[in-house]
Amino acid sequence: MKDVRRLKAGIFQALGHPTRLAILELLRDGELAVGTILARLGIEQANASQHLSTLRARRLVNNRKEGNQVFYSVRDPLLLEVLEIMRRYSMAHLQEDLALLRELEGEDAPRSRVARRPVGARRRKGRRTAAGPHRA
Amino acid sequence: MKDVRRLKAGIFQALGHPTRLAILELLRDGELAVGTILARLGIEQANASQHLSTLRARRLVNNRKEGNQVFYSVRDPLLLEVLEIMRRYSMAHLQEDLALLRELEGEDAPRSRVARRPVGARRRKGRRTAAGPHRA
DNA sequence: TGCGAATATGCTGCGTTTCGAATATGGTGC
DNA sequence: GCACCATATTCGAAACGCAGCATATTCGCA
Repeated sequence: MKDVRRLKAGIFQALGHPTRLAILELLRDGELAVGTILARLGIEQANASQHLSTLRARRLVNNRKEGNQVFYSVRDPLLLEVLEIMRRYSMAHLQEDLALLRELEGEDAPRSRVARRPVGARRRKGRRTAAGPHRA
Repeated sequence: MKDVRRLKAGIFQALGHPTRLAILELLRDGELAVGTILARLGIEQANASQHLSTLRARRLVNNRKEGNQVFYSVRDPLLLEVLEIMRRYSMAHLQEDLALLRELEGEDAPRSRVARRPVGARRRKGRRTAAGPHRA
């Protein structure tokens, strides 16, 4: 019961990265060699390999080795269906949700994954200075 | 284009936690007050509130305040459909995937989230001290 | 056998997630 | 106003995720 939920969570988590979604979208129409994926996404080789590894670990994709290269493919079309529903979902909410993106990320920060706050400057709200604990 | 993918990834990420999945499953049949969710899941109040906050941030749920309490509900039935397909997916692969769970988690790691390394002992950084031995 | 191409893996440095505990906030009833 | 529920937010520490870099491994080929 609980394990099943963890399983699903693991799958969703694997789907929870733009690059991995991009990879799966590429694979929607059939298998592709890693090299092709690299070229189409324009990302670092090691990086892609790592994401592929994640997808493999959750068994979302199959991989077949042919000579020098490795071909990946989506393991179960049901997964594509999940993506399809999600596509519809995000379509339905595009407007508000794009605004949401800015809100979540642009709040006060740049878009990349760099420091969105002065690094080291935690925003302390100096409380607990004198008041005693009242719940213990 | 790219942003849309990040949006979807964000949603999937929000779905990528057992507790949050459990919450959404509870909400499948209608809205519930936080207190009810707490009781049914048997988790810490703060913890639940945090997860609810995540779901709210991604706009996966609606919340309505009534007097003292707050009622949450799933925002779009399409999301439930996603969950439904995923349920079918995991059903289809239950056997192998449960084995996978052990493989991923039981590998060598403790299940709890307590110190798996001596606290303070950062993984050594002096890399390749001498003649990096190759994996053997 | 040695070389180069295609992929995978290990490591490190961030930033982020998660949890429990403490605390804050809003609403109700007295 | 004050005590008191129900819920949210903040903090601190451990674990995790991700990117880039360096290195391994495997295969094909001269």
